[in-house]
Order: sequence, then C-alpha cells, then structure tokens
Amino acid sequence: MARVGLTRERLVRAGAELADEVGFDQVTVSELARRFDVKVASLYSHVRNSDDLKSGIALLALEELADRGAAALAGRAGKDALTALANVYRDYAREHPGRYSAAQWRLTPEEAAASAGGRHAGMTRAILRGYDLTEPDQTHAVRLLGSVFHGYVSLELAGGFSHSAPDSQESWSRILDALDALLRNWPAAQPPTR
Amino acid sequence: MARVGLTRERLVRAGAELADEVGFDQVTVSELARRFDVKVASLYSHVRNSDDLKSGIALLALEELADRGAAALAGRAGKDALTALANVYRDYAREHPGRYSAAQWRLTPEEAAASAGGRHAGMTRAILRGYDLTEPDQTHAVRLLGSVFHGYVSLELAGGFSHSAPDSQESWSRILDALDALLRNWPAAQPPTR
DNA sequence: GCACCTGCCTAATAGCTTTAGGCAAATTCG
DNA sequence: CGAATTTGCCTAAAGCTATTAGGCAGGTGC
Repeated sequence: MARVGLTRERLVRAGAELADEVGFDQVTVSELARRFDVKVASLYSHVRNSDDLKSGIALLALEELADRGAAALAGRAGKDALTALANVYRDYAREHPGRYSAAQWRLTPEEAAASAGGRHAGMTRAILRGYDLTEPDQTHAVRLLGSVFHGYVSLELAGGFSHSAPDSQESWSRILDALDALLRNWPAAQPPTR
Repeated sequence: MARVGLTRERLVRAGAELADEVGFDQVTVSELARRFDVKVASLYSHVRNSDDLKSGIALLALEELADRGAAALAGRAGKDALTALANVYRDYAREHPGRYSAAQWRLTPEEAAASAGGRHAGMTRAILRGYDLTEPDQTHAVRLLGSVFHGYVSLELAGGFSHSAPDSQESWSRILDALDALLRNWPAAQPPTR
C-alpha cells in the first residue's frame, strides 16, 4: 500500500490535463484514479465528489486565463490591448480545449464569487479605457466583447470555421479590426424603427 | 404488455422536452424510459444508443431554429432582418434552454451535412444582402454575427448578465444597434501596428 | 517505542448503458 | 377467419461510474 501522495491540488491539475486530452465532460473520477494507479474511493478524501472536482478544474482554468490576460495586458492599450486579450482567450482555448470548456462550468454562487471571474470582467473594462466610452455604454461594450470572444472561440473549437475559406485566422484579425473600429465609434442608441 | 407506441420521433421529441426541463446533459435513456413507463431496453429498438438520441434532439433543435429564422426573415431586410434573426436565437434559447444546448452537440460529419446547419449560415448571409459587403468580408461578417449571437446567448443563459445593471435586454438592443452600424460601415483590413 | 492520525484499501449500494434472447400483440396473407 | 410472420416491449445480465462505510498500515509526534 504505497502512498502515492494524492492531493486536491494534484487531482485538479491531473483532471485539467485529462480534460484537455479527452474533453471536459469525459473527465471522470474513475479515470483519474486509474491514472494515479489508485482505487476510486481513495480520491474521495481529497475531493468531495465529481462536481467538486470539476469545479476545481473550472477555477483553475479561470485563474490561468486571468493570469495570462493580465500578463498580456501589461503595458498595452487601445487596439493593441484588445488584440492581446482576445488572443489570450483564443490561444488558451486552442492549447487547452478541455480547460476552456471547464471555464464554462456552472459554478455555485460561492465558488463564482471566489473565482477569477471578476478579474476577467475587470480586464475587459481595462481595455475600454483606451476608448471613449462612458456608462452604461461601457457595460454594453464589455458584454459585446465577452460575447464575441467566447462565441468565436466556441464556434471555432466546435469546428465551425474549418473546411471553408477564408481561414479562421483571417476572419479573427478582421473581426478584431472591426471591433476596434466599432469601439472608436460607438453609436448612440437608435430610435426603434417605426 | 400493452404497447405504448414508441417511435424514434416521439422519443426525440420527449427527449427535447426533458432537455428543457432538466438540462441537455441530464437527458438520459433511463429517464426517458421512465417517462414512457417502459423498460429501458425497449428504447434501443428505436434509437441506436444514447448519443444517437442526443443527435436526434440536436437535429430537431437546429431544424426548429432554422424554421423560426426563416419565418422571421420573411419580408424583412437590413437592420430589421438583423434584429429579427438575432431575436430568434435569443428567444429560442430562453424558451428552450435544453434544446439550445442540444444545438451545440457535436454531430458526426454525416449528421452535420444532413442538418439544418446550412440553412443557418444561409440566413445570416441573407441578412448581409441588406448591407454592402463583398467576399471575403461577407464571410468575416457572417462569422462575427454567429459569434455574437451564440456568445451573447450562451453567456446570458449561464447567468452572466443577471444581477448587474443595466439589464440584459438593454445591452442586447444596443449591441444590435452597434452591429448594424458596424455592418453599414465595415472597415477595410488594418495594417498591423508597426 | 508507542499511540495516533491519515491515506489508501476492500466492500457494498445504486444508477446508467448496452446487448441478447423471449413472448405476445399486431399485421399480413391464404 | 385463422395461420404465419413481423414487430414491440420484456427479462436477464454484464460493465462502467459515483458514492459511502469501515478497516488496516505507514508515517508522525511524543
């Protein structure tokens, strides 16, 4: 009965790797036990249950993403910052698809509050400092950026943009150009069409 | 042994309802059998397996969405069409969250080819006829719209925009205003910054 | 060197998935 | 109308995941 040295920390980390290999929803307590060459029940001293493990992976992913974002934003402003943060999300999702899916995991309110979620919103807001937007337009813009980043990355990951020209990288660049232009020239509220 | 009259059709439809009630990933062959008051094994004559059932629900959702989209687009153009299609996605996701998730289910290439996926791309392209875009910009714009629609709806469904002002509806309107403005004034490719 | 605690184990229950083979209801046909 | 066939739902069984309870031994502290 050699002790393997299990830890919540190590389990979550291994879970994240597993997610990247086989997909987040294929992450299973059993498979994790197998990887540590340990019986399943042994994991339950370190992790409350399967959902708890998944939450751990989600929190890890959010944290890693936020760290990368902060590093990318340092010293940048305007379109430069916009592109940098956008690429952080896209690159992370391509490098770590399982972790990226994990970041969408529905956390409990307490977990969410303790998560890096706030940092993400903050970073997007930081980008907007390079543009001339005041509330509530700033919030609208934050939501738009979040939607585009997440939406594009999800669709790309799902294979939506492969197998058709032009290639995804080009669309991505042009979409960022377009967002930059839009933020520099954010339209006032339109009156409803008759 | 009264015959209940199971059918792939009925199973898929019931699966879709189940998805809306408990979430797409909680849709289970067992639960479905329970609802029809039938033994689990009985379903396997109508559905190849669990994944097949899920694919069926996904195809149904894509079809319903495309139908709604087509109806909404009829007789509309420009921003009017843009808003109409966007609202189709958002409203559908709010009315049928489980089905909406199902629409994200990864289909096999054959299933995808037979799906309503093509109609969706076509509808977004149709919207762009009201704007002055030529290829490849049109494709970039299609991808942007897809990203915003899907991204916003996903984030909203995940609860991302609740509990904070301004309310989601307002952001949605303003984002559609912004997209309309952007499409009317789509920027040329920007030279990379130095 | 002893007691304790902690970490991993065995055992057991329960749910979901999937396949194989059986019987009876519905349908087809003489 | 009744026989033959098809088809629909069933029982049985195996395999996998999740989760809990209780046990034994290895490492730790005195």
